[in-house]
Amino acid sequence: MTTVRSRALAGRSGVGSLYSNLMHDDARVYPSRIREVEAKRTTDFAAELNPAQLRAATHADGPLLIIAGAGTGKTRTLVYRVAHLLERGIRPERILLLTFTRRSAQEMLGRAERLVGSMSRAVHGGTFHATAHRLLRRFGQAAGLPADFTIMDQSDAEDLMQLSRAKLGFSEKKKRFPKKATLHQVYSRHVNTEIPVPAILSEDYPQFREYEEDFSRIYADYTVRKSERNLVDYDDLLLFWAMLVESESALADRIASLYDHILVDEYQDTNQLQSRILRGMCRAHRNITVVGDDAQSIYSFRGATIRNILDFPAQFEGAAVVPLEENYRSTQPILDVTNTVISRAEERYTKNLFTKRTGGEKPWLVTAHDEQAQTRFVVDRILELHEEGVPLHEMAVLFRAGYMSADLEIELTARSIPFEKWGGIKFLEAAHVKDVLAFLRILENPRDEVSWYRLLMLMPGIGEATARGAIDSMALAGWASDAFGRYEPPPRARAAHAELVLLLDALRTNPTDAEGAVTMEIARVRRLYDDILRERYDRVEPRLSDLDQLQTIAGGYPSRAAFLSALALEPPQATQDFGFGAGSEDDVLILSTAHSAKGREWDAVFVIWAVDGWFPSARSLGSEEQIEEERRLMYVAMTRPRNHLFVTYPLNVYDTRRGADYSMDQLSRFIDRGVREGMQRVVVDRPESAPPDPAAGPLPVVDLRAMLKGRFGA
DNA sequence: TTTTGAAGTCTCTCC
DNA sequence: GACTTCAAAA
Repeated sequence: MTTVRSRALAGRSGVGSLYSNLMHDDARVYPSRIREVEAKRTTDFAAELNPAQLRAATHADGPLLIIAGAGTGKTRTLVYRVAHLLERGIRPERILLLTFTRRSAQEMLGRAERLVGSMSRAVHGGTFHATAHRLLRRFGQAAGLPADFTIMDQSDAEDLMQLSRAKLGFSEKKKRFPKKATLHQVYSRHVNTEIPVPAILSEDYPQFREYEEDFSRIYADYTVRKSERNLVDYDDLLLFWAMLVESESALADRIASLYDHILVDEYQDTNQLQSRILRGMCRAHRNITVVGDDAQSIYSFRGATIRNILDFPAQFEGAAVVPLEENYRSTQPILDVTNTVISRAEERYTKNLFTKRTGGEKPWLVTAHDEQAQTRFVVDRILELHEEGVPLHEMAVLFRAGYMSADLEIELTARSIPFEKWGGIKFLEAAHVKDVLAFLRILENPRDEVSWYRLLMLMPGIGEATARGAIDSMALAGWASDAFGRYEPPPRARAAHAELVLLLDALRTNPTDAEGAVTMEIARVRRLYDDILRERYDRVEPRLSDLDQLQTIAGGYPSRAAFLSALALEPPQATQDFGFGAGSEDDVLILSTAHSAKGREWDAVFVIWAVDGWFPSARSLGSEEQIEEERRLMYVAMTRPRNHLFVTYPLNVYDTRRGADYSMDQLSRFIDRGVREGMQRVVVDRPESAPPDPAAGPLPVVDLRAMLKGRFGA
């Protein structure tokens, strides 16, 4: 959900863009520069695309399915298709480009701009959720949604679910009653896949089948709570959108008629609900283009189903299907290996990826003695490649889960190699950030029970019972703005109560639309909160600097509401910047989860922790389907590099799951014999001078680890 | 009723 | 190894 211009304004944090699109929804004012664009050469599509890409890009009206293998120029084709539509005279604001992440929307619209000029800025682009948000802000009221709803992120939703769980009495001793995260997961799965809750329980949570009725009761309560408190969760965004466009109403027609062409990227990762939305949006025309690769479907955990891509021709009769099979990214040796990896999977649209990029080195399979050896190998090799002229930002280290890069991060920090981390634990999930935001949220939405609860519990002398009493009293008073002030706390909470009342009053009287108002509000909150933070945590410096950063980010938003919505939908993507290289550094190494790496490419890629139980993750080993998804994820990771691929795995892992001892680990099952045949092997041993000098070595390293934990942990 | 300490749970991927 | 939940002490 962004335009190129807003991206530039937002800077590297990647937030700040949502607002600009909210504000420039349809009445866009065209600058005079547009005319200069008209004069620009028209694009020579035939010269710049291969025949299949050309067919897809210049496809006229009607449904189109592009099956795009890894590295086959999928983005390029989509960008050219947008360009083609614009050159045909379609108005840019009548094109909707739905992408999977905010990052890919930014990239595509940026590239489209280079092709056809600034006109493409007016194309509406963004994730399903961000687009839903924009539409609901505009049309939601007509559908009975309050105008000022607050978006809950996942952990907010879980917390609210917990309130329902507690209220219905399930927090008592009942053994093995599902926890809030599980409750929410099942709920979300139900909404996104439309599979009935009992079926989900039987299939994936047989141990909780006996609680079937309790699930329903909690969900009913949760739903009521949301509407009473003006809250909307991620799933609601999609659900309401679907309901809006599926209804037989003038409003539905109006929304569906906003766009003449809809393009959807990463279609293999959409779910049933999203498919319904698309059908609704296309009720007046059938100009839908979807791009996907069934071999790269890696989001079934959030309800995605490859049925959407497989059934597309049936759902949209007469759909043209264009496969893209020429890989432009990787060298032949890399392609050989990745083709073997994916050949073990059953896929429905079989593609034969080929490349003209013959030559190049075979991918490396690196056996490291242990984690440290693996880290050292990766860092050394990165430095070598850098010496050879590969910029840092052309290299990436990929792993299954965010925490697996901890050792590497320490080493990179110690060696002053700047890096940026994608995915994994997010800034916003840190407890202290959520604490501060809770203040802003109750100002924005006084009924936000979850935030009230969080905030009250922070105060000395206020515990669960007192917090509940205060909230009940406010509910009784109809959530009037002075309800908290009139609440009479028990004696030991009086001081805290008085202080809070003072703070909230001060904040309420602040103008909320002035320049930098949100930053000011946070500063004011911190006059109270920083002391609490110092009390609660040992290491406060990294946490305080997180709050500094939050203040800075807030400066980019004109209102509290815009700030909070954007944080839910487009959280700051990278948690990095340990003091050096922050801000101005462009040439940074990328550390990323395999999921977050999808759709990207680098010159050199390291896939670390290729250990069975890590990648594939141990959690997936129970079902064949999940292992298949892990295989596709490995395929995604290994198809990212253009020229250099390293797959590394440590032999000895200090694995606490198996009883705090060193254990021998095995290479990932996906790197089987056939795959290994296409690779060259290297073994990295423990260094000769094993233990570092105790006087110089260990101390700072230990310190750094603590610092990282303080930084990322809650 | 709140706070603190200890036992217990489960490890992810993302909008 | 970190977070949640439970039980006992203040």
